[in-house]
Amino acid sequence: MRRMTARPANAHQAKLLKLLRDGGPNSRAQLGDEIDLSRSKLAVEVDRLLETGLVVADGLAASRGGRRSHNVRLNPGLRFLGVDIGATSVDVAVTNAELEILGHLNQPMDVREGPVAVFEQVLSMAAKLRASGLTEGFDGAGIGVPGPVRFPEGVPVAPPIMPGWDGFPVREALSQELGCPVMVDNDVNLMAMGEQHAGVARSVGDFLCVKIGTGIGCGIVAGGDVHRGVTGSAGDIGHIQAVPDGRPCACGNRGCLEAHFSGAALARDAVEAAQQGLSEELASRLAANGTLTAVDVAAAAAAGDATALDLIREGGNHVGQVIAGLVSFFNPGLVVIGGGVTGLGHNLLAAIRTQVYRQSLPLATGNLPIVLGELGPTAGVIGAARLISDHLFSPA
Amino acid sequence: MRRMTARPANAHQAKLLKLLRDGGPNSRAQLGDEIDLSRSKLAVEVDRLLETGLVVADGLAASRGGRRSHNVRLNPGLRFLGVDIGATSVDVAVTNAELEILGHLNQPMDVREGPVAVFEQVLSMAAKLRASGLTEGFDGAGIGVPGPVRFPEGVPVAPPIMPGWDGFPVREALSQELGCPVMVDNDVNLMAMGEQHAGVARSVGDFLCVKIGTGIGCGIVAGGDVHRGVTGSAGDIGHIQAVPDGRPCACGNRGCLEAHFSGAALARDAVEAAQQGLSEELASRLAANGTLTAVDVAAAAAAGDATALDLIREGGNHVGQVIAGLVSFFNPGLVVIGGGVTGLGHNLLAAIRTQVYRQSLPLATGNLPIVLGELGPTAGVIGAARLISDHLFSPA
DNA sequence: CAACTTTCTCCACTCTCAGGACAAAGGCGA
DNA sequence: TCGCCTTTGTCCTGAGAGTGGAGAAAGTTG
Repeated sequence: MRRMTARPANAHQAKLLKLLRDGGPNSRAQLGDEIDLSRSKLAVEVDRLLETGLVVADGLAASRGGRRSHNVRLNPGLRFLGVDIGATSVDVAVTNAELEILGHLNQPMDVREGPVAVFEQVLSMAAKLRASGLTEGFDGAGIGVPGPVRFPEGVPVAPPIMPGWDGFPVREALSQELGCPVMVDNDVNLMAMGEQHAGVARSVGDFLCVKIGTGIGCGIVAGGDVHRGVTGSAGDIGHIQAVPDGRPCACGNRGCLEAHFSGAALARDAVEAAQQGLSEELASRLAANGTLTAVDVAAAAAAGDATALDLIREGGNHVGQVIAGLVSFFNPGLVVIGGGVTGLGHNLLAAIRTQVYRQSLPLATGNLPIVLGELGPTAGVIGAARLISDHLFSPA
Repeated sequence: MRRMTARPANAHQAKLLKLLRDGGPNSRAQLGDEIDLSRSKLAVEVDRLLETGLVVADGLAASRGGRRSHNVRLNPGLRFLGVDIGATSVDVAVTNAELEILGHLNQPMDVREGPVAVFEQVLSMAAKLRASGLTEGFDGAGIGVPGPVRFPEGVPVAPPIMPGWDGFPVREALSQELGCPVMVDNDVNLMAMGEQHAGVARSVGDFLCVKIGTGIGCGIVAGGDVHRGVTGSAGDIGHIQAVPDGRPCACGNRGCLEAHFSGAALARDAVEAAQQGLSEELASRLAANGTLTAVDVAAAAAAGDATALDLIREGGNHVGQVIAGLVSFFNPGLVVIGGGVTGLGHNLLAAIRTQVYRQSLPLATGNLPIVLGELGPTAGVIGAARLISDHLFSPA
């Protein structure tokens, strides 16, 4: 199939495309109810979208008491590629224009191997998805990387955990390889966009999305849009001081949040606890696997291990304290917790909630849900697809 | 003079009004250079603005090598009232449409006396300004209050330091009394808008404006717009924990930033130091006045008093640590320090800078100016005038 | 005073868009 | 099955929005 190259010609068309993408109505009549246009003008714009091929006719809608409406839908052949590069693994997924996942692959990987090696892997995963018959090509791709990005150019800048990527032209390189438009963003921002599109943050305009994995980051959505900051490093909360004169951190300071709680810190603390004989449960798991991860701690806690629970609680307190400050500052309508440690579940959530509800202003917390992300590992790739579709569904 | 009731009829007119307000060009030709319109269309819109009376002809511009252009300007009779209600004093100013201050009054006052008493004072100050011949009435008024505001309705909600104001219909009441449109906002947001309009933050789209007075607050500007949060309490950083298990705070928690550094906390610490005999300078001032304020500490520091310097430094460290976290989180392009304690000047600034530059990410601080506000006590009233003019210079 | 530049006005033309008239298509009760 | 209703889609007219060119008006410069 030849790839789509058309873009909406004006704001009306862009809005129609986004309505269709976001699961709104798909009959011409109901589209008219949601857009501020006369029926005649709407018909003209829909016809033009049909001409471009971005939208196709889709039979007749059920009657609402009179003549049946003609349905339209986004071209079912459109395919977006969503890539979520984490510190230790990579997710690649294919979606249709409604951003539904048609195929999804996950592979372990070390981002420090550098952009060339990682790109090779991403491209081979994309090729595998293509080979499975989902599509012959992509109309656009979104990609998230675990570090700050100069957004307009799609280039990582000074990323602490992926030094080899500094200045690498991710957008340009991937666009060249795939032959389609590409947008690049921080992985945390994409997770936020994913939860906003299809997860717990649907229809929330101001929220924070805290991703706790190997590191800790925070996606900031203000007024419906992602806030990236002037150098693309907004949301980098891993190195906020959580404990004065606390543990030394890789960044050179002491007491950083990330040094006290993150996937890596939790694993380290669990190993220490096991070695000190504080927990038989953890010790036996350590003996069995030679190492421990957040998953082991979660399992131990679920089995009732007090030490594991303490580790989770203590970590949750630290995260919660930092989040409490951010809540006072930003006054969000929702806080989403996601990332690798969501397996810690409600023990973690309870600790975070306790801190936030105790420390932040009542006015800011009065009606503030603090919840786990709904999409798990698919949030990133859905957010990536959303990123590129937002781009392509805007006037050129 | 009859007050203006006209509003711009469309976005073009709104943009023209804002260009004229913000000190842009005022010749028709140069307006054309800054707006995306053909000359013919521009002429039509300018003529319509002339008809409404919002804009008046203003002679001829100097030649740029050919025919001289016709100047226009905002109606010189337009008058905005800017009101900045602080915890312990109130500022009232009259501006023209370009937001230049024509008259300014400041009076001590206790906001806890409640809205009725404060309103009476504000109205009498406004009357005094009117009586001085500056204007016979107002085309609009902006008012800032030291607490969270439900912005669309212009109503304070759950304000900690002004309990009697909760739910008081500030906007409606003032509008009734003055007979003109009124907008209400948090005083810190107005300070940010003031510095954005006429101060150090000109042409900066993302910045933080930290106001340290009786309390501590932070104006957040993201993408050129003030971020107010879902309940209007965004920027309320006074109760972020700065010192674990630190001093008890009025809010019930311990170690809040405000409990460790603010105008009130600094005065309290200075009195303590004087009583403990740590500083002759402070002790003699205490003996002379019976009390101490931030001004005394600033003077003592300027005179070389080590204890006063220590107090400033320690306070600056606390504020700086919190700001460091906010900088990592928000990644602003500028941090402005303002409020009553700006008298502490560069000693305070140095402490804050040290903390921020040491603790925040290099990428976020690399090109980050941290500066004192430029407008001092006029920032609030200018911001208030800006608020109402933004409102009135938008299509109805 | 001629040649050039800049600014302003006027006009013709295109495009957007709303809203009404009307046709097409379906539901529903008698 | 036949009217009568509702809903949907199409066509047409007319009001504005907006562009761009022609040319007049007003200045500068040599």
